Amino acid sequence: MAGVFSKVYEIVCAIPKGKVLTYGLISSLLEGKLSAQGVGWALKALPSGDDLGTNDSGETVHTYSSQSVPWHRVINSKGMVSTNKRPDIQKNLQKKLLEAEGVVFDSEEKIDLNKNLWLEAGSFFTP
DNA sequence: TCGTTGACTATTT
DNA sequence: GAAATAGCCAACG
Repeated sequence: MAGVFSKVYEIVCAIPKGKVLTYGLISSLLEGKLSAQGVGWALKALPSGDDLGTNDSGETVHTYSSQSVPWHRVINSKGMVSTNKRPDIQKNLQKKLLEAEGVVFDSEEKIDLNKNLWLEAGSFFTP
């Protein structure tokens, strides 16, 4: 199992409602364990959503999915949703989910990082 | 095993 | 300021 991936999911799951994190920030929280590109990979590797439960060995495992992981709260450094380059994902979905949590988009569909960035992430994940 | 690719970022033109 | 370049790391063929 990809431990670093689970770490990414752990962080993403801990993002409070109405807050967002950037790939680079998550990479910083991992302290070199994974690069920003690796964070993107971790989110890309998320199952569609119904892959919860057990593995082949029959043991219950924490399988993260797009339902249990708020992937929509992860954006790039420019404050824009990164689903533009992924046609298989509806970009309106991410915007809709974020707006439902109180995240404000500007006219260019960008997020105000100064207001919505999760600033407490560093202190929360630093032992 | 090697080479390519990507939901990225930071630096340089 | 926008566009190209380099560094990054895990998955896939």
